Amino acid sequence: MSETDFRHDRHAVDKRPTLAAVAALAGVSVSTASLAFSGSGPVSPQTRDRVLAAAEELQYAGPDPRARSLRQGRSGIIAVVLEETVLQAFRDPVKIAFLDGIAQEIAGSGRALLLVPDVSDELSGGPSALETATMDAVVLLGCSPFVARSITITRRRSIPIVALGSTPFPDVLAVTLDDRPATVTLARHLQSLGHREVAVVALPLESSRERGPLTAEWESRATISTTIDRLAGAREVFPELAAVITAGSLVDEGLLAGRSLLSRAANERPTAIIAQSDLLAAGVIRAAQELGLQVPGDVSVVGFDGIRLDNVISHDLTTMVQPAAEQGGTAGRMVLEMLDGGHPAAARFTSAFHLGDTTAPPAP
Amino acid sequence: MSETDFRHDRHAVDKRPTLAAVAALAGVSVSTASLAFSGSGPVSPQTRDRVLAAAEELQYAGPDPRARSLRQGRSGIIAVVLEETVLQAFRDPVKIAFLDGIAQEIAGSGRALLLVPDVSDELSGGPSALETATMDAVVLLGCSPFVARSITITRRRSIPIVALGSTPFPDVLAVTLDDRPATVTLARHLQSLGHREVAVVALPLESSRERGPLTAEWESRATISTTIDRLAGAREVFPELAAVITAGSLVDEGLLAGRSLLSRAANERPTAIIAQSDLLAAGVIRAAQELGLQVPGDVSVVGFDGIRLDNVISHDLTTMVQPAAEQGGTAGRMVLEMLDGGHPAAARFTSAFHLGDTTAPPAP
DNA sequence: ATGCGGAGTCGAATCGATTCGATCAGCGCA
DNA sequence: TGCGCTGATCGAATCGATTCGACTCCGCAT
Repeated sequence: MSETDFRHDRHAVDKRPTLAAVAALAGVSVSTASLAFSGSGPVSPQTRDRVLAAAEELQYAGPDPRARSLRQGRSGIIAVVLEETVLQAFRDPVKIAFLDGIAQEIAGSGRALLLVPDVSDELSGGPSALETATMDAVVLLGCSPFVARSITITRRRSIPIVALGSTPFPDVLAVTLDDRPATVTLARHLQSLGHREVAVVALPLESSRERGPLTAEWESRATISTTIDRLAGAREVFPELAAVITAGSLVDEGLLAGRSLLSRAANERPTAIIAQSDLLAAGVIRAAQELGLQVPGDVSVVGFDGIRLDNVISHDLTTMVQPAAEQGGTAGRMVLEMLDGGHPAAARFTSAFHLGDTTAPPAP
Repeated sequence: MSETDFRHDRHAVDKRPTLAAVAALAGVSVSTASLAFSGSGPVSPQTRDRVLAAAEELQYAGPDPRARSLRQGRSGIIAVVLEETVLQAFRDPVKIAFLDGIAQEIAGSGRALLLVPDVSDELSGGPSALETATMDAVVLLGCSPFVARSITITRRRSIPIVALGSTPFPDVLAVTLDDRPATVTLARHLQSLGHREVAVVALPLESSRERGPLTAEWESRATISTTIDRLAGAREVFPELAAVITAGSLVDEGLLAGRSLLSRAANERPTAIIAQSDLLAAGVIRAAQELGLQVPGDVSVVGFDGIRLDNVISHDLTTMVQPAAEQGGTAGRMVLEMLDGGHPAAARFTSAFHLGDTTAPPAP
């Protein structure tokens, strides 16, 4: 290919064909070509065929999404804001179920999900993707108030927001769970079995995700509503209970917390443990096994979430089952409805008590 | 708020402020206002302050990403194409690690990941999000040639593509693994222990994801390179081996396949099983336990991937460890480099043999 | 004094479509 | 014959920014 050819090609290759080029080749106006592609508006069959043939000849890839979204004012992109790294988020089966619920609901609407981390990008100084990326709506996936600034921006952009698994601000539309009453149910169950010395293995209190025994001072700084609500539910039944805060909903975190609670003399040890998630509960059960304690003989354990733990422990965990995928689906539907101009009401889901084999009366 | 106020607000709220409005209020031209926001180009401090103050007063949310991306020709969005539903994809720890690797690598570059399912949307008739969504680059996450049509379109759009964990087309830049030689290593290991009757529990052969015993006819239709390569590696050492195809890399699939292979009389049963993923291996070990067989006493099992299975089985699985997060990171880096105009070379990773406690000489 | 160059600012073109309103031909019907 | 209507097509405005080139000062070196 000669130098001249190359320069000539710059016009044909380096610059991709536009709708205008296609229209010119087909001998129609740009507007007609547009109609031929979008299907909205009357176009004669032969004209449409000519346009499509011209497009094929020029290797036209279809209307540029950027131009289309500018004109139409929407992009078909729904952002999902994660409060942590992708790896952390997707270790949590509940979050995956949430995400899957959203994905199922919006599938077929031609929309796609944009994964936006919040914390890391804010720390990096530059504007977060949440502020600069194209998006039609936002779903906050278990987000802490860390995103406050981004929320403000998003609001200004008049982008619909739905919070899932958290209530970052009172005036953000949220899909919530009956965390507190559900935990009351679990606590009552333990109480009715005769337990009096009960401890909680809790989810993180705040975005910093530090571990350690809960203190009143620390609790006053708590920001994560799920943790707070579930704690309050347990206190309704056992006002004096002790709690250990973990760094996240992970088996290993439950293991650490379980060790710290159970590696004491029998008379100083709780007879039952309320873990705020099933993964934490699995870790606690592991800790009990390590220490030679029987579950539920020596210590009863309850969890929260109702995820399938067949692969993790051999017990059938007593827990509250939350409809995670449905909550995700509801969030997805809310977003779609808001994009259609609707004003959906907040949704509150109820979890169901599941009696497994990890609870029994305390050892005499 | 009176009716009149509401109508008045329509002008202020319903139509969001634009850069032009901000510029007008600040008493500067639109171009200067743009420079004040983007920081590129010389703007006097007082002018910039005036612009930012005007923006604050109008509650301006910053430049519209749609307009910006149209003009600049890039959007900061990197698409990740999944070959299945989100739930399915994120059940596979390797895929999560891939995704996390990508996410880590692009974090801080101000870019975000767009999750695009391929199959489901193609089936739904309409154009897939892969064809219509705004994106600067595409990463195929273990995708089958199902995406052929979309790839073609993407090519026309001159969008960089990187394939991760698969080689959909010979001329697509790929991050690959030494699947075949790695499986040879595993097979040799079994051979050196004295095994002769070896079977494979394989990943899906094609997008349809059907299960069943492998037949020559079926194999001729196979499209998933990972499965094919690992199978070929096993055959190098055990040319005659039997294989069972599963519907995906899941513990339950391994369980089904394991049952079908192990629930035979001792002399018709393989003495060792090569599972093409660790999750499948875990399922096979479960099946062995169900049937009262000792691992590795009665049957040896090897896996592939090197994911942490502490929570799933109590064995230390003999397997090939692949650097999943690093592969993801490499794919991410390749994408960034291509967006910078570079032409990165394909990358091939090597997996490392890990000797666990699931292999032993066959029972005499 | 004159010319040069850079900082600061602005106007206008541009990105690539969608969409509104206008035009025009053909056709049925009074 | 003439009127209005519908279907097909087109021209031009529009979406909201970025960016190129030009223009104006002003200071400084010659």
